[in-house]
Amino acid sequence: MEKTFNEKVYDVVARIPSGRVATFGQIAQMIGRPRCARFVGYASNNKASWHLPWHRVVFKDGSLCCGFAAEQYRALRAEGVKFDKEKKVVMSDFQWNPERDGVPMDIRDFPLVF
DNA sequence: ACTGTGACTCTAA
DNA sequence: TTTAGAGCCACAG
Repeated sequence: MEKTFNEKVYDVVARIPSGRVATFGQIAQMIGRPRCARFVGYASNNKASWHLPWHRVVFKDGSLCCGFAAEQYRALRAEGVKFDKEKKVVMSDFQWNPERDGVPMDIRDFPLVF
C-alpha cells in the first residue's frame, strides 16, 4: 500500500536535521508534488504529526508564519539558526540540502518512499 | 456523504 | 512593486 501525501510529508519533516530549515515548497518537491506547498502546511495541523520538528519548516523567503513566529523563532535560535534584520532565516546558510548535509543518525533508517 | 478549513508558492496582470 | 488566481490533501463536524 502506497503512503498517503501526508505520510510522505511526515517522512521528510522527520529527517530535517537540527540547525537546518526546509521550506514548504522544498518538501512538496521532495515527495514529487512540486505544486502542493500549501498542503504541506495543512499537514502540520493534523494531530498525527504533532511530534515532528515543524519549527524547522519555513516560508521560501525565510520568514515565519505569523501565528507561530515567536515560538518558532526561539526554537530555531536555540539550534543555532541565524536570522537577518527582518527576522528571516538566512536561507543561503541554513536551508537543508540532503545531499550536502545528510540526515540525522537516529532517523537514517526510517522507511522512506523515494 | 458533503462541506469547510488550514504553517504555501508560482505565474501573470 | 503589488495583487489575484490556481494548484488540488486530509481531517473534523
